Amino acid sequence: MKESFTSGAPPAPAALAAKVRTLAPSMTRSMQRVAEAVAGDPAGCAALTVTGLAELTGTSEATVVRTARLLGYPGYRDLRLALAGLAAQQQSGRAPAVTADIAVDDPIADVVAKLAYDEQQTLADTAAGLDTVQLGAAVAALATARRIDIYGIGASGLVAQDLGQKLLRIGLIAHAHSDPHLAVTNAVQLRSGDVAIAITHSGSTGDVIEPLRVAFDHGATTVAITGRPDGPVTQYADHILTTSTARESELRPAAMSSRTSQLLVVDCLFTCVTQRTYETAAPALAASYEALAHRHSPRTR
Amino acid sequence: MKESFTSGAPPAPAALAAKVRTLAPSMTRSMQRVAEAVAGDPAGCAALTVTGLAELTGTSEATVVRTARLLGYPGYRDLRLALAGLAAQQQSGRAPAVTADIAVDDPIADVVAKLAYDEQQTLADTAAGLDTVQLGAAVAALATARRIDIYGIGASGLVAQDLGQKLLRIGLIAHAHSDPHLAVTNAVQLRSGDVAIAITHSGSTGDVIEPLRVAFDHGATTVAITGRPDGPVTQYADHILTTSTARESELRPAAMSSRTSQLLVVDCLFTCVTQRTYETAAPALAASYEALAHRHSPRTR
DNA sequence: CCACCGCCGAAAGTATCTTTCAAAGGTGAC
DNA sequence: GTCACCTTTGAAAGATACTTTCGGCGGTGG
Repeated sequence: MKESFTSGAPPAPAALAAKVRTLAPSMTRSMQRVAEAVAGDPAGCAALTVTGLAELTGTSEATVVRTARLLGYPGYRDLRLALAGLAAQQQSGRAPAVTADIAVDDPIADVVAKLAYDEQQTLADTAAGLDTVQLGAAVAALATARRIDIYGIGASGLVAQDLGQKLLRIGLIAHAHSDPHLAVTNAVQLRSGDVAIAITHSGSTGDVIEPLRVAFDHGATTVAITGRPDGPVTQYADHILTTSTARESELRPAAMSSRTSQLLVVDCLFTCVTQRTYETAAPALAASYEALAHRHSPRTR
Repeated sequence: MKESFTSGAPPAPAALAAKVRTLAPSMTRSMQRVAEAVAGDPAGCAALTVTGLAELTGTSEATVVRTARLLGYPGYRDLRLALAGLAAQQQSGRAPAVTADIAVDDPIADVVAKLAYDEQQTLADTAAGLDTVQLGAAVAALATARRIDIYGIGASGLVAQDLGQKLLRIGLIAHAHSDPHLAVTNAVQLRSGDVAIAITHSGSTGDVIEPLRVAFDHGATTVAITGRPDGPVTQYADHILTTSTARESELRPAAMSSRTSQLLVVDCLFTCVTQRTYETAAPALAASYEALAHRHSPRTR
């Protein structure tokens, strides 16, 4: 049973290297050269035309085609396609290399891959660690809140702003504060039925804890979004939403991954609140979208 | 005429679906049909010849080739090769996760899972579609810039602030502007050796384009971070960094995924610049870290 | 040394891809 | 409304890449 390699068998997907080894003994010298080149550098060969591969191996087009046939493909065109697939596969298989820390001399492409990978990891961790009960409670409070205050400083301040912008768009009365004094000034206005949200990665940023404490003392419902569920900020929080903490390094400060994590939590809050208040949120969203349409140049293309 | 948005970048390997989404708005109807078919069934299309794909989509060979060109390939042949690679990848990848859209009645846990998945997808698409040549050029300009201006409005404004904060931390003179008037006022101060960065998802936000144009006219190096590499903003951009565009829906506005995408680009810029200027950046980072330590309560528990 | 056999590549032949060009379709101005 | 202009589109010509044919070359056994 040494024939029928090429008979009923469909073209090989990724078992190409193995097939080359199996069939090598039954090949002629020139064909072996071609097969060797193909098995050795699938990606490179996929970029070559028949003529190119013939020249590279010092053979002729006819030989290349014959080799492709022997390997089970209708012609070189199909071998080339399979080669491209193989190349892509072992390309993606090389992915775990990016788990290493970012080094000073990493090439740009590596930095991009590593950062993307790390942030993806952060998202997965955050989603896995998020307490849906706490989230649900916070959402319920927000959906019916008379007024919402959000406190955040530094990098977390931007996250606070983001949440504030989003909530405004669905018709809620929300305001983000980055100025500690103004934050406290506003916090004293809060009372039962209002919601205060503090965002701090460390959980111990005094300038953010203080307004939350004031809001808490005045009877508002308080929420903390923090990476330290045991930090000082949680003393004054009715509901705690935990963000994940990724390993940090010199080229990847903690602020980077904490921001990613915080934003996911914020998006969850926003989306769930939108669900809850869909009747009023949907038209509000549509209206804000409409209002911005005029700010763009007419000719988008 | 005005092709090659992606500059010297080689054809995309797996960023095809993202690229289709990014470029779809700038495509004509027939081309969209082709792009849709390609994105919808890579494996199936890889098996077709130009003529076959043209018939399948009810268009002509010429249109198919044009679409391939627009997607960044020299011709259909190469698109087909990439398609085969993509098919092989997702064959081995097997990622049929929670791809469904977010519904109004989804339970909280589902919302969290879907949001996290979508954002992860956005990150992957962005990383795959990012032109490292353009990124490198932008980084080089930033690393030696005398002064850096960043323009962004609305949701993109927060991203601009984030980048500004980061660059300040490594000792660069950077400032983010959200006020269009102030932005223009600052832009006229720029000259050769300075860098201006505009961040706009739509690529057509007049309030952001205007300061960039002014900076461009004054000889500054200009960078655009946008989801529309063919938008008006790119007229005045020396370097274009493309963010990915995810499918959007009522419960998942475009602003959400564009922000995720933009932030990844910003992180890449920051990290690469830090690498480049490590000698001065490292001590600056350490100093800013040190300065903030006092702002946290001593007892983190 | 000669005859035979199978491998090999040049060149002709064919399929596939690319370019050109003119007509159809749409858009804005008047 | 309709005219002029620009964009989009597909048919067909042209170029390229792939396949087949066929004769020569080298090895092997008599």
